Amino acid sequence: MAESGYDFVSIESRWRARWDETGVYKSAVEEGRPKHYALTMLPYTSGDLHIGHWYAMAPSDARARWMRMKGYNVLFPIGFDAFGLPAENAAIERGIHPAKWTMENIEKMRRHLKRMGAMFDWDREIITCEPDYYKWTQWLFLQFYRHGLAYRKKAPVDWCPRCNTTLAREQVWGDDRHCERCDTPVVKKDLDQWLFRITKYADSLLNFSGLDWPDRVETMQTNWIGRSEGVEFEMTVKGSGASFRVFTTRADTIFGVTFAVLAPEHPLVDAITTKAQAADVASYREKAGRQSEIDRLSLDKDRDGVFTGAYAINPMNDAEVPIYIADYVLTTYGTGAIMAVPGHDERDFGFAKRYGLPVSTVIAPPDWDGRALQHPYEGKGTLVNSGRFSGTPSDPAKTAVAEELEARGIGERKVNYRLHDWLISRQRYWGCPIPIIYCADCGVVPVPERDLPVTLPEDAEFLPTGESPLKHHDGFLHTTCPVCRGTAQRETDTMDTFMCSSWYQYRYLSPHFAAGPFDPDEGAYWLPVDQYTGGIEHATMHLLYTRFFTRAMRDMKLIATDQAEPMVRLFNQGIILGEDSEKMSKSRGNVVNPDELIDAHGVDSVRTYLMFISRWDQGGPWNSASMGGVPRFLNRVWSLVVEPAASPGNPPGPAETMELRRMTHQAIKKVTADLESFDFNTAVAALMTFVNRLGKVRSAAVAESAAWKDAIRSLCLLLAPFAPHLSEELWERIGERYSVHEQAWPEWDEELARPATIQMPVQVNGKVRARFQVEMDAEGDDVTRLALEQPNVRNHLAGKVPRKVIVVPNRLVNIVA
RNA sequence: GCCGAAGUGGUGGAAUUGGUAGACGCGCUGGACUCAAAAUCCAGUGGGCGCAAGCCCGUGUGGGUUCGACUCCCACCUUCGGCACCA
Repeated sequence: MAESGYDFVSIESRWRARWDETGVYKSAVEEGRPKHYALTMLPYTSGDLHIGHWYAMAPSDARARWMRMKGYNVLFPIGFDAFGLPAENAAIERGIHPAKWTMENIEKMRRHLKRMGAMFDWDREIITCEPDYYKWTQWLFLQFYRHGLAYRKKAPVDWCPRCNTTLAREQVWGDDRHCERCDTPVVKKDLDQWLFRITKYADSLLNFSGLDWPDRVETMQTNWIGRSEGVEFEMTVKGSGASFRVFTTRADTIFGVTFAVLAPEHPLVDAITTKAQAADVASYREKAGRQSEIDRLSLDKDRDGVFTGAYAINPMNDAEVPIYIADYVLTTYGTGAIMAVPGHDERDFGFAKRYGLPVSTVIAPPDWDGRALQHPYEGKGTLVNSGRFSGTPSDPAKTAVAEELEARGIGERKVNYRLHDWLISRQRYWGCPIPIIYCADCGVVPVPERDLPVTLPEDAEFLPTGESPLKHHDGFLHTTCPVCRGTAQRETDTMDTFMCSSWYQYRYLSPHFAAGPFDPDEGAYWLPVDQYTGGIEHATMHLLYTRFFTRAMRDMKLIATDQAEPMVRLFNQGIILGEDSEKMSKSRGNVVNPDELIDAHGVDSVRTYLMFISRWDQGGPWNSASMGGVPRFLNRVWSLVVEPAASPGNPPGPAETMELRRMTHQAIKKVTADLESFDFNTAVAALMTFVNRLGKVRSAAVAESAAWKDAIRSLCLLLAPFAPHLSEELWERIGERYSVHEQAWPEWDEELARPATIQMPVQVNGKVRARFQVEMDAEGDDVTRLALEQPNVRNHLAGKVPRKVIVVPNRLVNIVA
């Protein structure tokens, strides 16, 4: 508790209660009034709301408030991402039901969030684990299924042995391929899984037009999708009818093929391996198969492989080349087989050197002397040693080779993606059940929409066995087939929680709407999201999934056809680190608790300090020691507005009045510009400057003047987005009508904001040697004359005639001697 | 290895995008108030030299372009993110 200053405890609680009573933050459709849908990523219900949540939400709230004062009808909703493994694991550890654990956490978090004094419209709150919400997640699953966007497949999947569940490719991180949530290295497993056909939208997702998103996110998504254009063609195996297809982006190097490589798991391997090589091949395959399950870190980077004994024929020159298997060729990309061109590919080169395979140069580097290359040349160039294509540059050669392969019917141009379909099955309890029934006679049967939601049974044993706990719950598992009425079983896996958060922005529009995922009338008004804010960590997960969802929903006519993108503008805030500059975590013990800070300094101080620390997108370490400046500032605001001036003073003259107006309009201008560009830190600095300047000129007489009153009025308005409670209190105390948050944002007058004079620096040869006071927009000749008159300038010129005088109006003078 | 971001006082960070480097804070020093402390207020605070006027140095390092560079170009160093046998 601060020793002096305003009583933030009572002020803050009083106004929060008043806002609640009067419903100032309820948002409703108002035809004809411009809307602004501001969205902050919904928090996961981990239980504690640490300072990182405040860091994400308080500035988002400040900006939403500002947009509202600018005249927009603002929707700023909040909810909870409530399904997921952490709830289940925590519940297992503590022996509480995940639902109970989650709802208790929500209770806590809601209380904290309300304390923040944000303008969330709590009437629109959503909780993704409530049947009222997940009914529509299931409904959307069914729509995806109907439109061929959801399908089931037995496939090797990434599996987290600790979480005992599958992971989507996006959830496997790092060199050692570890689980996004628990850091355990993942292993492969063969399972029947549900997937979403996100790859259908790969090209569409590469199109970011109409989006105002950070380049960084667009780049990350582009790389994640990993589009590459090339040619896929057939290579036949010598002496057998067999053939395999390879994909290459460098068809121009096809004459340089000296061997071919199949992935160890390639289906053709057994058929083509010769007896002599069979043992080697088998042991290599065994080793490669094991490799995905052993620690990937111990993988040596040297490429190794085994000869199959078979030869493939290069269709362009009929050359016979040996076929190897090697684990540097992946089954999961392209065709699982490659043509190897060691002269022009680093990896193939390394492999060729290791096994003494020939290397030939077929692309001439720009200054090639015709001798054998010591290193593979991966750039473009002119084809050599390439028969009828010799002399052709790379690009046309690619086309020509592709055309020839196409004409002969053994190949075609193809586009490959790094992006895989999104695996959504999870063998866990605490998730949204997949609404599918398996019938021995009818096969895969979607649950009829009228039977939704398929609810989670409350009495399941949710121990992580590696199988879905729902599989062992008879009441859930056994059902009747909706088609033939025979006995049938339910799908027992639940959905990846990213499903729930892929469409939540739509449910906010009408969280209780019963006839669909959202009320189309609300959608027509509010959509799309105008401003989204959240962390960068979701760049290739949530942010990609929700773009996919929106495209699919548009194509399924669930949202307006002109909306390909869910969120027009995105801003990624940085991460707030612990006092030790490390990521905040309970185990490190460096988590900053907002409660203590609020008790000591008040909500408004904590909010404002978070915005003042640094640029919002930069984040940075928390520093309690420097926090005091902000409460001091707010106390100064308080005394400036509320407490009587110490000195009687004189009424302001015309110059002082001008000065008051100038500082007011300069503050409005700066704060406005900074809020527009999310520069909260410099906006707060500008408010501090304003307050400091007002403090300097204040006296009892000055405080009676109209210019002063305007200044104070503007100050309250400018402060409102940052310190909503204090500004509301001050607004009332200066006799204005409730609520400050419903007022129009002040406007500035460019003329009034302009300084009358400036301190003009004079440089001699680029070094500042003098400064003089001059009126704004003074004539260049006058400025030059004054500059040359400065004593220190004369000293430095030492009688020399300036060669050149550069006058930058209202900036500086540089004299070149 | 590839892609991206960033390196500024004791410290968090500013700098109108090529025009006074260090705004605004924190801390520190001195002063006022006080019996004293806390709080508050006032003044100072990049480094060095100087009584002063002023001079020199200074935005990771080294070059360059320019009247003028934290800002642009080239090379390098460091840190942090993302991707990584993608054919």
